[in-house]
Amino acid sequence: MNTLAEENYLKAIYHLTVNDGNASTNSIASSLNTKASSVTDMLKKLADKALINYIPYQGVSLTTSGEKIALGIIRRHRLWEYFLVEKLNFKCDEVHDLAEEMEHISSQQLIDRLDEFMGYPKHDPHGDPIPDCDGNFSSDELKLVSAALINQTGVISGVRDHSPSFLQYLDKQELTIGCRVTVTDIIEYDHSVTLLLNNKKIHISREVANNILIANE
Amino acid sequence: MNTLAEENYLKAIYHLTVNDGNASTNSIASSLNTKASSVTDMLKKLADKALINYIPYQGVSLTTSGEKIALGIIRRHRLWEYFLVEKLNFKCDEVHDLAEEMEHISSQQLIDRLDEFMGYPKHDPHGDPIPDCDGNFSSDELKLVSAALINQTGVISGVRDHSPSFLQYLDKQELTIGCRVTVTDIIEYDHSVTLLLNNKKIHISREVANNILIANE
DNA sequence: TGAAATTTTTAGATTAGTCTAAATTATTTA
DNA sequence: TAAATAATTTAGACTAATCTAAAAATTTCA
Repeated sequence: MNTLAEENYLKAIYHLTVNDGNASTNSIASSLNTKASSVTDMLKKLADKALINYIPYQGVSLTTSGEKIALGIIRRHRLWEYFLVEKLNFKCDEVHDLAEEMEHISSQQLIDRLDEFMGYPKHDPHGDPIPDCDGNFSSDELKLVSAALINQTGVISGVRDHSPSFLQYLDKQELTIGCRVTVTDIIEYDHSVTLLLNNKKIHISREVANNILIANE
Repeated sequence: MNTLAEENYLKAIYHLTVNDGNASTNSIASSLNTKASSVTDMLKKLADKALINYIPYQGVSLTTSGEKIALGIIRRHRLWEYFLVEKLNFKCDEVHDLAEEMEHISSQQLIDRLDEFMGYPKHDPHGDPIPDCDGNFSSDELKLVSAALINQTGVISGVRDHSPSFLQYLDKQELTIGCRVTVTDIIEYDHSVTLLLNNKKIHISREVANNILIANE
């Protein structure tokens, strides 16, 4: 097994590579709030374990096995986020740090059962995709409600605005993660949207529609 | 906050004190699979933090604040065990090591919400009591089904036998944790017991009745 | 293209937690 | 009650992960 520090480095390298196209010593240091010299030390260790490709002064990339581990950590992080929001009623802007701790519990069986318990969600509450146990992402992208057409149906899967006021509003409207909604009308004048939710009609503004992510069923 | 190692020492000291009446350097070492000299080092550190009362060569006891921390860890451990068995369908003999990892996630909010999510269980799947958020144990003791009288009702709260064969048997009979059962008959000849469970009658042997723990409602 | 600026690595130190081996204190028992 | 035995502590060393300061490599661009 890998230490907590090693896991955090692998995850940071993964995210930097995906988001910025490459991971440098300095960028890793700043994303982990540490010093470049510490990063160099750790890179050597990860290279020794064949988890990264590392040539001094030339930057790093994950090997296949390093990426596999990173995807496992991301899977755990996002499943716990989903659990915290969906089952324990946390707001989605409250769960990141907690999931950061929980992601390091490494039992495969635990994670697979948690996944099953929650019905195999495909996206975390922020709308980010949850890799399956082989590290593959679902191919279905999330879509903003504001981009849906009339009569389209989807499952609320995430939000783009994580402000307390927005989340409280959604709560009050019972627009919670996992709900199935159908777009019944789009008002041309102000681009506001009417939704069918549990056989009730709900009217939301363009701004709200622009911050709710839905998945195709 | 305390480190993982510190938490494990506090928990070990708590258990040794409760079970054996006192915690010695050697007993702590053997319960944590470490060496006596390591224990001495840690005892000094815990004493500096005022978590234990420690006089060299004289043994240790927890201070009030040390005990509070230990009870918090035990609360987390037992709540996670309950979660794993009750929600994720683990067998109760599979959950100890996993809970040992999970107990170190220290968010108070997480634990309180988990407690609420599960309906404030009073005992873990082994029948051990779960301290509340102030560190107090419920006063109601668990009782063996074999010790119940006719017409008594209780909630299945734990088992004494953790063998796979026993747990599989219980599963098949749908005698799972959280179920409400009523003793409808006790056969004098072989001390076997008839239970009412979800409006169905179930007949179990004396041996089985002697390994199921129930709580008064 | 070559000096200046930036990035990265090395050297050497620190802390937490652990270890072995030796020394010290407590306990047992002859 | 004084060895002998057992328990505990100290001394000194190791590893993982980090740090600061200095050195080396790479990039930038005048």
